[in-house]
Amino acid sequence: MIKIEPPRLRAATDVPGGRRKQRVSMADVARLAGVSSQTVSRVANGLPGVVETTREQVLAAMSELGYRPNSAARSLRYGRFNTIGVILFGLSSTGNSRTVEAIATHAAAEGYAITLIPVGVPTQDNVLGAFTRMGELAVDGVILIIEVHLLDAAAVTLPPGVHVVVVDSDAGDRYPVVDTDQADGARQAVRHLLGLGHRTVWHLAGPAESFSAERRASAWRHVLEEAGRPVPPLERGDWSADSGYRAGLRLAADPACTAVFAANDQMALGVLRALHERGRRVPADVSVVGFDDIADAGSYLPPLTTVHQDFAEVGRRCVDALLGQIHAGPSGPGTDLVPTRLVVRASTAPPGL
Amino acid sequence: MIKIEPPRLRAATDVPGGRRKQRVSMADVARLAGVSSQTVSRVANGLPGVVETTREQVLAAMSELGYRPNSAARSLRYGRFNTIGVILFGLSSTGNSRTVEAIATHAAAEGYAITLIPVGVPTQDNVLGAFTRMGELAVDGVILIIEVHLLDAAAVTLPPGVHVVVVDSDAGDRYPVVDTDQADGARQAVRHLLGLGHRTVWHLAGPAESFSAERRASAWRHVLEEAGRPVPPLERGDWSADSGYRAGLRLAADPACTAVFAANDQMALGVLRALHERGRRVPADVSVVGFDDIADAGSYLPPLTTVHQDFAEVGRRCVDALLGQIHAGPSGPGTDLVPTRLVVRASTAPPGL
DNA sequence: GTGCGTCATGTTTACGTAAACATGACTGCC
DNA sequence: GGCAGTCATGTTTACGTAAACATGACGCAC
Repeated sequence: MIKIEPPRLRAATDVPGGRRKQRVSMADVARLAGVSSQTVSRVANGLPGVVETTREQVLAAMSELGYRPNSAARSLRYGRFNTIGVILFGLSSTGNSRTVEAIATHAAAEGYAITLIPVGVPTQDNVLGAFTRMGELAVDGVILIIEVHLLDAAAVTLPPGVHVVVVDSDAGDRYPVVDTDQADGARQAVRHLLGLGHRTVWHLAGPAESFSAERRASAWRHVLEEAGRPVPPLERGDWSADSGYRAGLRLAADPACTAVFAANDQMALGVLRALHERGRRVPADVSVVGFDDIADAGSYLPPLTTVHQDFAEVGRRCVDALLGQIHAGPSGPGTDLVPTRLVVRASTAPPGL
Repeated sequence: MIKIEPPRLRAATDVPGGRRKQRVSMADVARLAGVSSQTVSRVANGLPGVVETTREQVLAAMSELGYRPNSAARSLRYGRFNTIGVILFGLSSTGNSRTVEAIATHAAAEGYAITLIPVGVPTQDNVLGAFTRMGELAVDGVILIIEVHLLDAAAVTLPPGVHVVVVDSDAGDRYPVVDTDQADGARQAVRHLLGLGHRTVWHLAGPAESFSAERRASAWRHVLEEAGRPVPPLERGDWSADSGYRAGLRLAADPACTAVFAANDQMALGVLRALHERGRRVPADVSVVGFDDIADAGSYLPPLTTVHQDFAEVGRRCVDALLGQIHAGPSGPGTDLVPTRLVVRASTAPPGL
């Protein structure tokens, strides 16, 4: 590592020949165009007060040197990064990845980039680590797609002054929350099955740590109680088709079970498989409803009746809410629910058909 | 917008009371701790040359003020952002989202954040726009999960000096490419079916614009030709289960068709449904193989024989390759293939079983 | 006891940008 | 023809950080 020449004296003129300069700055463009860097700045930002001929010279110099603005310097100057951080556990679930996609798309339309901060295994340490990292990250605000109670458990508070929107959580009393209307979706599913004439509905819930799983389960229970129907024992899965299959085998063994509401489509898929293997026909013997309406749900055997979630809308509202905070100042807590819609396909029918 | 006090004179002492200062800087911490900001910097970076008592004072001041380093200033200083950009079309495909997740996780482990740059509809304009945006973005390198020929069509070149790794493309002659070994996966699938005794194998390909679809299709054709088998007409879908269903209906109508290799699992799902509806049993009448081995594939009816892709490994290698470039300088083009593995489940069997 | 090295800490400067202010040329009006 | 006003352009400065260099106190060896 030899350093002979005094730094920065002939740097710009050096560029073409010797070791190339890392990056082209406004000063380089200014030098080539024979103007001041401030004029370059004006051209770069489309500000008025630059005569046409000068502007053209500057533009020519820019493209000759391949000038690109340095966003770090910009951010430093403006105190904003034009970036949104998204903290999440993983993209493996359809819901998460579709929400993130919507967030990214909508944020891009608003001139914001998004930075992904994955928390591998949802341990307290990892959540803590993600938050620490996030604190140092170049973001103007954060969208949390994460179970907030883990946040509580980790006794972490968000750094003060960080704008936050939470997805899929019960933190509506502390943060702005955007979520699918889990309860209403579940109600629609259960009422649909009861409306078909089923005496009651079994429920295959997601993991107890999941807020949305709990919300769906409690709505299910509530509808049954309200209708004066017996509440069958709760089955639990982990969102995976495999866990749905295992639960499905148990449900298939109970001849009284004629209607199943699975907390997501993948578990419903597993249930369909288990019922099929046990010789119970869907929907003739057992009706099955899912939740999410993932792209494949219409191709299951039989095509699945399920609750449609508008992930794109959730993502859009998250971004809007966060940008609102960033531009107009912090907003209070509250929950913004995106409606769901039951999509009836071929996996449900009156009992004993 | 009233501005009375001269900026920056009493700013630090003002903080607790009046309009709060945007952000705590090293200077603020230094003031409170009664040291220079350089000493704060040393403490923040764990550098030696700070006596224990001083260090403690600084740390105390940091936590009292809630100091967080400003990454924009850091980036400006170092000329690096510790961020990787990922340009992609969407997260809707399982492959993309799993690859991105792996990239994010692995990058985080290496101290890098990732910034998502979605290109909505893959038009030339949009690709161009994404590249422009990316050029201004605070990233040290870019991973392209995108069909590179679109890049060519848009006549875009990556800004010089931007480090790049491409996924799923034939650009191995120009860029470093990391990809699943598409061809070998397809070969395994077709040979498995031939090995079971099928006379030939039908193929349901992905869209012609997709490089991996083309690669799988050409491997399929090659294996058949090599084995001297007839090459049935190619069916095409768009990766969706629906398109698989439509193609499946056509295939079901041909009694000669006893073995289908679908270019992904979702289309295979559609094929299964079509065959089922047309009364053709799987695998007794028709064998079906997919590609990807998505989480649900084992729960299809019947559980799907498919080619397993190691998305996590692809993501990991992308990050490694990119960080290698960033730290050790540009590396030449070339293709790094991640092996695939056939997972045999219940959707394949000898013909006429 | 003089001198030099060591070490904690402070001061200066540069990173790239853009707001704020300064300058100087030209225009138009009386 | 002189003066104010307008407008293009240049100069200074600050954003927060950290490398490079500077300072000054102390200790130890001769």
